[in-house]
Amino acid sequence: MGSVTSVWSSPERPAYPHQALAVVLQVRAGRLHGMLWRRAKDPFAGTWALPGGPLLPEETLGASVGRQLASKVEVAQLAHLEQLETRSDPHRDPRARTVATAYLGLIPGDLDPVLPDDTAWHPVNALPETAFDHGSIVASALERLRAKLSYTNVAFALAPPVFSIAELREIYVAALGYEVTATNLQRVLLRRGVLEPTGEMAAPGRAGGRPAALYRFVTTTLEVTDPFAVLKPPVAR
Amino acid sequence: MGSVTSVWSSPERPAYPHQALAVVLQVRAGRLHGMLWRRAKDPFAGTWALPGGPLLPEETLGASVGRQLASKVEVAQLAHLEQLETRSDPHRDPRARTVATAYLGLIPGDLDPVLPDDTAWHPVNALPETAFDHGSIVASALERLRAKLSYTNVAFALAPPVFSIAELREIYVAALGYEVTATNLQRVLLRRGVLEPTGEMAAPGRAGGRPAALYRFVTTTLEVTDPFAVLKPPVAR
DNA sequence: GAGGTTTTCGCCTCTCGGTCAGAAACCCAC
DNA sequence: GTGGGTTTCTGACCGAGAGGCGAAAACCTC
Repeated sequence: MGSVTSVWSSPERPAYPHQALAVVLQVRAGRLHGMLWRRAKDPFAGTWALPGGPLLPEETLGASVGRQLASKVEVAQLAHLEQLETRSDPHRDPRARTVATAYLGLIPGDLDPVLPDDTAWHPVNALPETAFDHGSIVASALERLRAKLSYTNVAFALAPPVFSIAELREIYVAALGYEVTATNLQRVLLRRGVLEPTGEMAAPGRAGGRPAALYRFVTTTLEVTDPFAVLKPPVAR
Repeated sequence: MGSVTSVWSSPERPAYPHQALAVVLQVRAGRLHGMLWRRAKDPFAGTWALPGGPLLPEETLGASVGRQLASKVEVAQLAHLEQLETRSDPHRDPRARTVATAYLGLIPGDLDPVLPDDTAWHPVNALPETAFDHGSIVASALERLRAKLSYTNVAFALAPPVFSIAELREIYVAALGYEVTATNLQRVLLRRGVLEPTGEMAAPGRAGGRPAALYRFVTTTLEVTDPFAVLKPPVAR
């Protein structure tokens, strides 16, 4: 077993088709949805799969995901894209071995991309039957998103450019799956410097009520906002 | 660009050699070290590279890493192994395209695996010249380790089975790269239920001093101990 | 037994998230 | 325009938890 490496000298090294998959998430009508397309052919005909496809010879995985998604959504609508994990079970595709690298993509709530006929949004807490290992990949994506909502500013990729605290709260609740109070959300995100007031006000709803102040995210690129609760580096004073 | 998928029907789908790499870390003499081997041949002859090798046809990536490492360390010494990320730059290897999936492996500080002649430990803050993109992969590994030290019990994989708080503090300091007080470390890890006293005492050093109480990690599998600082789910009371 | 060393323990402070109640600002109906 | 309903905003209080410090405990050597 020691020098197994030398058995496979460069020319005859085994190779595998590699695909890039994307878990694209969006908050729609107060619920977190994932984008899936319905497989017409076997295997798994009739079940729902993640968008994705083969890695091309001159492409990085990141570029590949972008290209795959181009047929589903306008790529510019993806406010955030990050690599999740790589699945390598030799039998994850019953036809032949493939290796798949999954990405997490987020779309702001104010957009509504036109999807192809076979593609649709599904609430993540009520997914239809999924193909291959795609169900567990979605689960990984959710875990990642939920964790990052707490210690980064990822929410910028789910929120419209400008919003009230109440609207932002809805997004957090939908994505996290549990209640969050507007008071806390506002204070925490403001103190961390994640949010800033635009100075403008939203028009009050038809039922009245005090008009909400509008906010925006200070940055629209991923930033870690809390260097992890415990065992922080000593604060210089 | 829309149906590019169909261009590559199953048989002629492009394929790439895939390799599994490992960033193996250990605290040695109060400093965090990474395991590297010195390349004898071009490209990058004379520079240092991460252990790794080709993914075989019937193997998962996780199994592959284990197999590659078998020639370096005894696999059972790896107390923790997790997937990091997948690198896909078409030109990361100047000879031919390869895709590489990196893993993070941790070895407890009380072990001293016998390494092959071309392989050695290097302090992570003073790495020699590295091959390919391996330098930046090590950087990713460090980032991941440091983050997880704060909100999980990963330290079990760097610590000996039994240790005093002072010893554990050394490990944290080495891995994190900044000072941590023993008082805090003890209190935090005890409250979180990560550590438990063994009831035994360490023999005092040659200079005397109060004998230290010995502790162990409650579990030796990865567990998240702090469900992220902010925006926690409401605590049921 | 005195002095030096190392660990442990208790106390204090400060920050921060969670909660709540009341004030503010708006609508609509009468 | 006045009152009731609705929504948002603000401030105050509370408790948990982390950081820091100093004293006490337990051991050594001389």
